[in-house]
Amino acid sequence: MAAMTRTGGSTGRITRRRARTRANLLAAAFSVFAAKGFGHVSIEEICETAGYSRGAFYSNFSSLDELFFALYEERAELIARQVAEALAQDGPDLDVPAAVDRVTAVLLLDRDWLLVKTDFLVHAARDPEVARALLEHRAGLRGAIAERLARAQGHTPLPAVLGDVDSAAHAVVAAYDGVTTRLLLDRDVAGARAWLKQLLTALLTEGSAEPAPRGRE
Amino acid sequence: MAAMTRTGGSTGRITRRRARTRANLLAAAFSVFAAKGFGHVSIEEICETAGYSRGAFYSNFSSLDELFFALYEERAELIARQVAEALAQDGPDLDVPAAVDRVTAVLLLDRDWLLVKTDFLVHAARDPEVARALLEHRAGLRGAIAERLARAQGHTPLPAVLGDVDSAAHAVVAAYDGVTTRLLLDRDVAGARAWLKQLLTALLTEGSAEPAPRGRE
DNA sequence: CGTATTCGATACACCGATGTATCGGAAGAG
DNA sequence: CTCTTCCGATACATCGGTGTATCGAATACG
Repeated sequence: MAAMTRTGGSTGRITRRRARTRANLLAAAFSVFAAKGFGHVSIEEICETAGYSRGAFYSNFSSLDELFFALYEERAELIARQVAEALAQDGPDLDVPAAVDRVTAVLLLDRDWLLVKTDFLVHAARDPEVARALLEHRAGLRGAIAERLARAQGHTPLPAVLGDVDSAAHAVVAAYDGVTTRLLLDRDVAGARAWLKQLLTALLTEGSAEPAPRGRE
Repeated sequence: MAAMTRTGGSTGRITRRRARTRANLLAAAFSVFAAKGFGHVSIEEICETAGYSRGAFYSNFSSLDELFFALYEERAELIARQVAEALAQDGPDLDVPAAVDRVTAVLLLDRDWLLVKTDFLVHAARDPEVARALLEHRAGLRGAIAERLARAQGHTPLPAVLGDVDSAAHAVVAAYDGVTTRLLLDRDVAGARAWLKQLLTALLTEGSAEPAPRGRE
């Protein structure tokens, strides 16, 4: 039974083309998932897109779920790094509008990722195991945000309406999620970025008087 | 070809047991979709759950998509009615906290609905036709909220941070979406309600100083 | 109460996808 | 260069779901 599934292979020659095919499979999976949605995708389809045979797939993954999970982790970590970078960019004192700009640009870079991410959410919502992993990722992101907010507390005080930094970070994530939903429907990336930016600055700065952009949903 | 699919039947005896079986199929579909997610559900499974044979299904619907759409519309309209009711409940002057309470209770009544709704979102995100329908529903909800807010403008002025009532309504929906995401993951309905309530009152009342509840995500 | 008509159960043919077993050829080690 | 080891392509058996055609039974109607 374990003749072929060396999926979690511990020893053995570390290989080289293996890494390439694995990466190719993941890349193909990303585009296919984005296009059709997890749950409407067959293993065969992914292999076909990647230019491999099903043998390759089963040699690298043991199930579609496993591949999906691996795919999510890969991309989520990438995003997390980028966000961290965007947050670290200016000095110890936080320039809220600029930071919001940068983070917003990263988070709403590409609709395909939001599609896959939402598929993953729906998946996690029904599997506590997966949900835990996703919650951890989110906690990480939130932590980075909270830390950044805390570090800037002296300079740019948070509005009182939200309570402590932690709650503020929660609110930021909620805003992100909310805007994601809207973007998935109206496909207006630029508008979504503007709107998220507006929401975040409204949340994070006291009495910002900028008018909200008109929604076109 | 059209021998059996009288799905959109225009004439003919309007039937009676037909209505029952249709309703039963929809109810069964709801629970199955909630449990497994659209995309991991077969027609056969729904029929089995409902206690019918596939013949019954094809007599009432022409595809799984069609059933899913019908199901969504049914429930979404139900929720819309309940929200409208919750908004109309107090007099011409809006008691924000009370209204928020009532609306929150309706919107986060039941996790299963959120699951199905999110599945539908994911579905709509890939099908412009479906997306249009969903956007219309959302616009309806938002309209009701905006109207209610406008009607209370004199009494309870909105905080300036958000701009006009329309943007405020957008923000309310975004908050709802954000909290939905979180609830799907942590399964804490009570906590989600409290958090949404907090978020909404923070958004809608000037300088509300209530401390935010601690998140447990 | 018959009876015309509609509903839904059963049976059938048909993919499409799955997972495994086998094997030829690539790639790294010496 | 050789040879061992690993990777991935091919072939196979199988299964579950789909959609249609047919027919008995339930139901509305006169």
